[in-house]
Order: sequence, then structure tokens, then C-alpha cells
Amino acid sequence: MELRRTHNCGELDSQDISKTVILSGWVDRRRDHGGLIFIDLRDRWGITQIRIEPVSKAYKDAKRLRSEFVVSFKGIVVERPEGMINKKLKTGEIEIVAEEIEILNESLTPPLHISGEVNSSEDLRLKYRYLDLRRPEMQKNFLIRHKLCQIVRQYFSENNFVEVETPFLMKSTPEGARDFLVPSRVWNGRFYALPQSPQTYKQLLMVAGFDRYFQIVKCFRDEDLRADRQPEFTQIDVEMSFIDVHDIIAVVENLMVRIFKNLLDIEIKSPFIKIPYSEAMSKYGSDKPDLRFDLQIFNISDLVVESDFKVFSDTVKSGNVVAGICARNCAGFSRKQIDDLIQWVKDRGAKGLAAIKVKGTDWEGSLNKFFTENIRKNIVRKMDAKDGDLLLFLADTTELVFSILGDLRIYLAKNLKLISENEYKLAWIVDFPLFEYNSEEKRYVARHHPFTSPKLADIDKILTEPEKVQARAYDLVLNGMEIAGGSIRISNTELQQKMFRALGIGDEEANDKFGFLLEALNYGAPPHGGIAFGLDRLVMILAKCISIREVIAFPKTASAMSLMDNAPSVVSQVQLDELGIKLKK
RNA sequence: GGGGUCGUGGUGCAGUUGGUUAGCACAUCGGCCUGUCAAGCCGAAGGUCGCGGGUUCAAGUCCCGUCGGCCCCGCCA
Repeated sequence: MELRRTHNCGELDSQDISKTVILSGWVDRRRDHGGLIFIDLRDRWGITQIRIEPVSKAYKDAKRLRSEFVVSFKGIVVERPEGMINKKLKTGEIEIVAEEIEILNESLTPPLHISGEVNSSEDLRLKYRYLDLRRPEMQKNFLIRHKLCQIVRQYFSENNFVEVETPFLMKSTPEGARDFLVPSRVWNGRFYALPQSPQTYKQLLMVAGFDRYFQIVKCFRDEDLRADRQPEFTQIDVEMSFIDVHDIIAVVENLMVRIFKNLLDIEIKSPFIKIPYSEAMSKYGSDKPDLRFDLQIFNISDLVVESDFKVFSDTVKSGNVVAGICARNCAGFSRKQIDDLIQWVKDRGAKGLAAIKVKGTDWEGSLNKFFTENIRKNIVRKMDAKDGDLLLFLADTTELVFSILGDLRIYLAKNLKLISENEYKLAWIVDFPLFEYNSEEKRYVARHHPFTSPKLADIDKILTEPEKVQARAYDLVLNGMEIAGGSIRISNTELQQKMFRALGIGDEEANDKFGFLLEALNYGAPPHGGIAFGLDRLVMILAKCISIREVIAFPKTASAMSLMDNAPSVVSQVQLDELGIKLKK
């Protein structure tokens, strides 16, 4: 390399005119006029136009340049002639008149377009990830990610948190997601597990007296993937001692305020609203409601129990519910639009959907006659329906009605374009149930995790009425996505043992799997609690991406493959023998 | 595990009720061209229509299977 760069491709402007500079980068585009050649040279910082004239020493080599060749130019910064300024480029007022060129490397014709918009299928982007990551759009995402990490580290350090690394090779534990297992060579037949989260370690760090811990850390869960889920992902993990719920909330809210200010220049208001879990479910049909639009769910069971519409009255009498949402100004929906909605809810398991167009005090359509004026009035009043609105009702089990209406709310909001791009609605979801019943395993499982403390008033009900016990847990929801979740932990051995018993984990098993934690709690564990953020999801929202893969450098496909290096792959017999593993045929 | 959707030159797409030699744009190669910035003009090369099987006189198109991408359900303390 003979030409050492003096500037990057995004920094020169009219201030630098007549300077001799050296730029290095990739050929973004070439415009060869036969005589004059223009090269758009690209690096991480931007694009600068290079002009190569036929008289230039660089001309002969410049003629060979193609897309993505790596090249350095030495030349003079000149003002562009009148009318030739490119306002789309930060460096568009100037160009470099090339004097010398050094081609550092050539490139095959790239299999995907680097300049301009995404124009390639995702499997190709993943196979040639190093080229995909060369795209400015992708680099922008990773700059946001980097800045977020910087803000997080600075924030927690300022607030006396200590970043401590915890092991990736740990003990496999029951409960929660499926573990990724790592076979042990030294101990044939035994396995490490990759952490689903550093949960137990951070609690032990509290017992150790670190008081305030955080870590930006990889976590691993061997479950099926989604647009917002990868088998390995990054958490911002936090734990604090001698605190209560409101302390964690305050620490997190201040962090969020700083993140939005520094990254998006948006002032968000703290404190964030708190919504009890039960209210979130009944109003929004979700424990992570998107609050950027209204479309609330209303339970009208009590209003229709005596109506002549059998579908509704019978549903309520049999202990199920009738509930609906009011779609503003949608009475104009066509027969087809309504049929599509009906099909949409049926696909999700509903028996049907009652759609009613509000016309003054009357309802358009055949359902009108089943309801007295009084019932209609009450429903309209409860749902705050206006002339021209469309009411959509579901009658079924509580669980089905609210979950489908919750999905329908989002579906309608998207179709009706009720969601504005630059709005950010944060909310805490609180008062979660501690347990939920798992019908497959026929036992109660921890909704959050088995170390979550119950509300003190509910401790007596743990073994007798587990479904009524509330947790000292909290989720942070941003625009309909869970971005953080945490709890106050159990710091007392007896309570922890009681918790395991409630989960159907026998004393022996509890000791075998979590004995180290139970033992630690006996040696002066301080009251403690914490929270963990999904860093990838947060970056995804901040970068306005639809998929988590856009903010992970080398992600897996939906079937958990890495298309670039073809992982997972078969391994040699020697490797298997060392690990004492025999593959099933 | 289940459902939906997609797979056609290097890339992105079109291809009708099955019917001549599978078409377009970009990229590539060659020619012309000194102010372009998605440069332009002329020309050329480039295809096992994901893979396997079937129906048919005839399959990119219909059927079955399979592989892969994406989305969703289950799953994700």
C-alpha cells in the first residue's frame, strides 16, 4: 500500500478546496464517458466523487475499475463547476481530480447490489453477509447499536454499576426455554448448557455484595425463530441490591430518557404509565399492548346477556364473554372487507364476527332487530361509538375473545394506518400473575422465572391458590414490543423452596438443580432484583427495522442455519469419539 | 410439529386457459462518447425455470414428493 489515506470519503467540503488528499475505499459507481471518468468512492463515512481526466497518470488504471474494487486516489480537492453540485451527497460541493491511483484489490461482480436500495433476496444477503454489511443502510444500524452500547455502559458506570462477565458454559437447568447443550470432553456423558440468561449468576453477585451489576451479554435459547427472535441474542442485564420495584423502574426510565435523547433526539416523558396485567389483557388483549393507537376492547357481556340475539346471550349465560372494538369511521367498509375480517378471525379460531355499522341510534343490518333501543344505547355509550363507526364483536371463551381482539386491534391499526412512524409509547406492565397453568405438563409454571418474588401479601396463597398470587414483576413495553422484563427476586431460602414446591419441583430435584443458589441464599443474601433488556429488539425499534436480523451482524435463518458458513455442520468421528458421543441412525 | 407464501440468466422481476426459439431491466463483455452523479447510445454473451417423480402429443405453467428463503401458530421461565 503506497498511498496512505489522509481523509475519509464523507468529510471533505468546500473548506478543503485545493488541498492534496488521499482517499481509499470501494468503487460505488463508475461513470465512464470515454474521455472523462467519474468514480463514486465509498467508505464507512460516505461517498466522494473522483474525476479522472484522460491526461491523468491515473487514467489507464482507472479505466479498469469496476464495482467494489478497492482503490486509493491521490488528488486535489476542487470546487464543482456551476450547476454540477450534487445536493444528495454530503461531499457534493467538491470532487477530487485524480493524480495518482493505486488499485489495492479487485472484486468479482458482486452477487448483490451494494449501492442504492436493498434489491436482493434475503438468502443471498445472508450468504454474502460481508457484502450486505457493506451497504450504508446496514452500517447505519450497527452504528446505532454501537452508540446504544456506549450509552448503556456510560449510564450504568455513572450510577455505580459494575460490569461483570458471567460464564457461557454453565449448568443445564429445568424450567424455561430449551437449553443449547455443550458436551464435555473431560467428563464424557456430561453437558454444559449455554445460558438462557445469566439469571442465577447475577443473583449470586448480589449475594457477593457487588450491590449493582450490569452486563451486555449474549443469551442462548434453543427455540423456534421469529422475525424478532434469534437463538442467540443480546441482553442488557441489570441487578441491584437493597431496592424495591420503584428503584428499578427509576433507573430504567432514566436510561430510556437518555437513550431516546442521545440517539433520536426525542424527549420522552418519565414516569411512564403503569398498566396492571389484567387491565392490559382486558383493554388490549395483550400483555404488551401497542399504545400508539386506541381501538380499545370493551366487554359488553353484561349488556347483551338479556338480548334476543341468542349467539350473544347464550355465550354469556354459559360463562363466556362477548366483547368488541369500535373501528372509527369504518361503517363504509364493503361487504368484501367485512367478509375478509370474518375470515381473518375464523383463521384464528373464532366462530364468527358480528359487524355492526352505527347509523345514529340505529344499527345498519339484520342484527338491529335483536337488540332493544336501550341495549343499543348502552353499548354505544360504553364503547363511545359515533355515527359512521363500525362495531366488531366476538363471542367465545374469555381467552379466545381477548387474544383475537388483541390481534385484530393491531391488524386494523395497520390497515387503517393509525400508527405513526415517529411515535414511541412506553409503558410498564405490572401486577403479573406469578404462575400460569401449563395444561401439557399439568402443573403450574413460573410466568417470569422461578426466582421471582411473590407479592408479600400473597405468600400464603402460593401452595393453596397459586392462580391468585401476583408477582413483584414488571415488563417494559415499547410500541407493542416487550423490550425489558424483570422482578424482585426471592432472597430467602424457605420461600425459594416453597416456590419450587409450588412448581412441582421436589426438594431433591431443587437441590440437585439449584442447590448452589438455595445454599447461597442462606449466607446473607440481600434483598435484590433486576431487569433485562432485549438489546437487539431495542436497536431494531430505534433503527426502524422490521426484522431483528437487520441489527445482528451474522444472524441465523428461520430454520436456525447460518447460510454464510453453513453452521450447524457435521463433525468428524474423531471429535465425536473424544466427546463420547454416538449418533443415532 | 402445523399453516401460509415464494423459488425463472450474475441480480431483481414478467411469463395468460399447458402450445413456436422462455421475455424485460440492471449488472457483465465489446464499440462510440470530456460534466456525469441510477450517465447515455449501439451491439454481444449469458437459462438443467430449486431438486426428484408423475399426468400429457406437449409442463416454467397441472399433480405428488422433497429442499431452501420469508411470515405466522405451537414453542420462547
